Amino acid sequence: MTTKPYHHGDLRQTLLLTATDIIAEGGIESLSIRKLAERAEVSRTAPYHHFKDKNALLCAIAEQGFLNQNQLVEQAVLETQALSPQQAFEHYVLVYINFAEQNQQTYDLMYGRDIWKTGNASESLQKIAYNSFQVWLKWIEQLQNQKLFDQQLPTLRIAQATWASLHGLCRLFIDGIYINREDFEAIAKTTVQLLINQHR
Amino acid sequence: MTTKPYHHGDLRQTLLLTATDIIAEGGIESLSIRKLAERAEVSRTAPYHHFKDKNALLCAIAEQGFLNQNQLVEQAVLETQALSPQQAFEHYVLVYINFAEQNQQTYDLMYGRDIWKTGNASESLQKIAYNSFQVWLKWIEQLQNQKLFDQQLPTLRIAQATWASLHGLCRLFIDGIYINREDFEAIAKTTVQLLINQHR
DNA sequence: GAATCTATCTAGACGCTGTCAAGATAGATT
DNA sequence: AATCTATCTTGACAGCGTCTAGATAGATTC
Repeated sequence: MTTKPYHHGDLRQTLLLTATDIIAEGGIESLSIRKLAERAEVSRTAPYHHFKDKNALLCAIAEQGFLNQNQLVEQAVLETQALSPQQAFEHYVLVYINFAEQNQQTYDLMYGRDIWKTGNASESLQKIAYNSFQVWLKWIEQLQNQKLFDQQLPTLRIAQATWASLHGLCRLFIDGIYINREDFEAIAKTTVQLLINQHR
Repeated sequence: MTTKPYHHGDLRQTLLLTATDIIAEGGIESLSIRKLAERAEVSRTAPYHHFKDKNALLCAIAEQGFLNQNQLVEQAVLETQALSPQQAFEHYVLVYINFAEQNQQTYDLMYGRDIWKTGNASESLQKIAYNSFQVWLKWIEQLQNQKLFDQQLPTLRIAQATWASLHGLCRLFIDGIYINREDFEAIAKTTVQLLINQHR
């Protein structure tokens, strides 16, 4: 009796969620508009009424990824209130790499060539990514003031360099170059040890 | 009078060189077997007599990339003979990021998801990549012995962590997240400063 | 020198992809 | 009741990787 209505009702959201599922299952490569439409039980071209093209869809997924990551990371900062700068930094790093590990494909999309290389990032995605880095920058500034990093070095450079290190580690794991989860964490801890100005 | 002969003569090499050109021009995404064949003036399926599939072609290109990089890097080590450990390390890093910048698309291929993620790397490529890391490991060991890195930390972990940092920086540049060449170098130098055990 | 073998190349076809154009549907607005 | 507009569908096109079957010609064998 309840036949499928002509208008889906909330196709945009359905597409976003389904696409995220597909990506989580088989990586970005495995996401095609046609498969996505099929899973959502609409025609091949229906998604184009909600996203300009495939790139716009990818940007929307990445955007949601940034929202999720920001939320996690902000909570991580709160948790470090009682910790020493060293411990706080390490905690943050571990939360970060944990997000990357749990959301490998989304992370790949968020910080990957597909979106950023050829200026494909949507305006809103650019904004949200910029904001995320600003949060990181503030956090590094705070740690620098607590003498965790050399006071002489420009805060911006420290923020860029430390994030690049962190990101590189995540990439090696996600891209399948470092594959062991335990090593991943051990290397992260070593990276922290090397980066912070800790004289033992 | 000189019509094109049925047998090309050295198609494999031609394909490798042409493919490298295409990639350098428009990135990995822009390389298709069909376009490659067209440029080499052979039929669509001719490349399949020299490479099992597209993946095998990509591996062969990456392999050549490793050979080129190894050569550059080995020379860089020789150049550091007279330098202090700090200067030597920085020099090495600058040579490394310079290679990444000059060969962005090849670097992307060499260390990217396309090849490594799903176990696509050919056996010979795996071997050559492994050897490259071993060279890096030896070099780090040497620097650690010269007190550039904490003696307490395992050499392997230091090598992994420092390389991850270096790689992360290159990735951010190649993927289009950091785009300014001067910043790239400045961040690299900051990374070096942070990583080495330098008490000023 | 003739016959055979084998590496190399081509043409055709299949199923996949992103997306454009034209038309159908139905809820919302006038 | 008539019109507008957002949403959805079918058909089509060019491009992709690669499988199959067949053509070519240089090398090897007798």
